[in-house]
Amino acid sequence: MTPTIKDVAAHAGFSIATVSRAINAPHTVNPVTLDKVRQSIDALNFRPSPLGRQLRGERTRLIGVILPTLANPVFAECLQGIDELASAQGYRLMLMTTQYDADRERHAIETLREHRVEGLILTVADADTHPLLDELDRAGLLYVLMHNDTVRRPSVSVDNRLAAYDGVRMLIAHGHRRILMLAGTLAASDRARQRHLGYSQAMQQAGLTPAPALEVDFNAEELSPSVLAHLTSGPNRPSALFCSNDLLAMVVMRGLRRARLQIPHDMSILGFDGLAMGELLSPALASICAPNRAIGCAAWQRLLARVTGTYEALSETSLTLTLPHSLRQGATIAAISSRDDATPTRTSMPAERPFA
Amino acid sequence: MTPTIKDVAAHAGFSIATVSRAINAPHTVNPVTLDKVRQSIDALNFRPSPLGRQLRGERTRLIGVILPTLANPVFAECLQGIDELASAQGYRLMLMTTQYDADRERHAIETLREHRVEGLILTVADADTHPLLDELDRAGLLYVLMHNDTVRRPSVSVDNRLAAYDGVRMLIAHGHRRILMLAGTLAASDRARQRHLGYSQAMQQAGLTPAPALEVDFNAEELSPSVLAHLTSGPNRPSALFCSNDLLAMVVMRGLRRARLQIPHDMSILGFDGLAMGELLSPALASICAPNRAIGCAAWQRLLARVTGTYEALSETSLTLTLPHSLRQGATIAAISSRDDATPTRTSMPAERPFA
DNA sequence: GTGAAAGCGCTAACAG
DNA sequence: CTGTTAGCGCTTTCAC
Repeated sequence: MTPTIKDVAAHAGFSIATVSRAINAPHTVNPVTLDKVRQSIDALNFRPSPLGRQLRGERTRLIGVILPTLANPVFAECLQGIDELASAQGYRLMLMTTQYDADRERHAIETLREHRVEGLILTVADADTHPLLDELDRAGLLYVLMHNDTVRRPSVSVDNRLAAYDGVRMLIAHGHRRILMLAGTLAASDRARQRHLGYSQAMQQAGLTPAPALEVDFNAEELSPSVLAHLTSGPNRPSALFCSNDLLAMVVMRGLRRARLQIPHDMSILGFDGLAMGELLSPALASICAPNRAIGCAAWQRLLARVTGTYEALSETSLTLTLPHSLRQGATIAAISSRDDATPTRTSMPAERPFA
Repeated sequence: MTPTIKDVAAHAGFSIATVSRAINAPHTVNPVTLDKVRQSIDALNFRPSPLGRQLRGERTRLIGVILPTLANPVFAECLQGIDELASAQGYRLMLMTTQYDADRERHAIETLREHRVEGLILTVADADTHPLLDELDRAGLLYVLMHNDTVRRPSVSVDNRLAAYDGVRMLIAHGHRRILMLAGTLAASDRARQRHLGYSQAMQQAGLTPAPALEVDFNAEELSPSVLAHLTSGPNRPSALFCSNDLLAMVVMRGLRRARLQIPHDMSILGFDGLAMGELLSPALASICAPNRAIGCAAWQRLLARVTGTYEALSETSLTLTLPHSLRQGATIAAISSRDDATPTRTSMPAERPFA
């Protein structure tokens, strides 16, 4: 069906070796021959199969990418970054998603190893304690983590602790004192922990008492009554929420709105991720931004450096690369009056805050 | 480095043939031998390389996926659908994105063919006139299109014309008469054409005059002054916008808001795609929903049927599969008073419409 | 029940 | 400059 190098050789009247050379080292073959071979290649529409090459022990130029999900644009954005560089540099990506499921993670890694990927770019729930990563280390398969917050393994991410710290300090600067952190049900991730740590530090430094992260079911249509109660009732109800990611923030915003709370008047919201989408919301979502695409790009570059051995040049740099985060202002955060006892109201709409 | 079948054979004290059989046809080998071989496999952590298998003319179990971009969740959702089924059925995906660029499309197809993918799932700008697809037909490489609206080629999509028709009729039923369709700058896609056709038909049927689609630059930070003028000034300014996709709708909403228009009071908005994200907006985006994940799943199933030859059983069914669309109500659409000359106002905020 | 050997598409010595 | 040949990891006859 698909023509092989043999077909080309026959068609051109030369040996397969000459055809191979014509492809891989054109300067070593007689121009006339070269021309004939090329014509045959065109005529048959021949494309050398990477299989043969790979089998010869050549590099597969295949990189595996393992992501929790594509439903969260954070990962889609990373993937875009990777894909951009990879395809420009002649590598192919093999993609698998895991939904944070350990079995699927294992399966993905095995599958990709079978395919002899030269390296792996991945995001896992918890990098420090992940047994599969130890296995990779043992097996000598190169990998770079994205977003995982660990110093023990090669990774690219923002400083989650510091980023959360900065964000929560900003909330405090806006006069908020009762600030609660919300996390998804998969709160056990390394970055969620770091974010909570940053939150706690910012609170403590301001003389405030941090609370444990409140877990919220991401996928539920509505906020659960118990969560809603936490957020809306009692004298200690929070005036601001720090959500461990933007998708969560959006779900929470919807829930609060359905409960007739107004944002930011009744509740300020700060997200984490900096999804482009958030800017399109109304009010626009304030968020701690990670440069997702850049994280993908950087992960790619680091992996490639290691794969091609250029890594030595980098080897003095640390295992982990920390990219700068930024705070995105947004109308979901309001300054709070010093009079701290304001209760939820729905009598008047706040003026919509214009964009800076 | 990675152990081969030879290593296993040596370790187990049998020939590679026996090892191969132990893996692929366990019942044909002596139980005792089988056991030894398996122990060696475990000991060496051997995984058969798909390369060897593929080279032997076996199926590669590799499917290529070509998508315009992952920045639009529509495609990420499709990909999720594909990935789900594919990985469950032991296939791998090789992903390439094109940004709708013809060169990149060509490159992607070539690359994937080189890798001997068994089939292709893809979305292109315009399927009817796409020369590369003709090439695929000639080459006998199986493929299924997603979202492309054509009867000439294997595809899975909604009925874009009918969907747009339904949506615009809904706007008309809400009392709108000056309805404009907005399209991205890549308006030349087959589905954009079908959507405009549906829009036109709905308009005409109601005795209204359809206008050409207004092109809007998706990526610009702000709506261009000329576009804004179209939307906001003059006695014939539209009261409702039908946006050819949700992302565009969101960008337009932001632009209108910055121009101090209130949605839906000053302008109703209807999107297309049914992005989950849209429901989290405020007001929630009304949209014509395509079952993106299901489209991905269906495309996978059709491709697999063709690849495995099961296709014959399906061959009586048509080339194209049309999945049902649905209308998602949302607060971005307001009923319009019969008094049709209302001008934009910013004196009072509309009461926020509660969720249904 | 097991082994020897051929061959898949290709590259890389090594000859000529 | 070109051809011959071996071998990459594996499956699959065909003998034994």
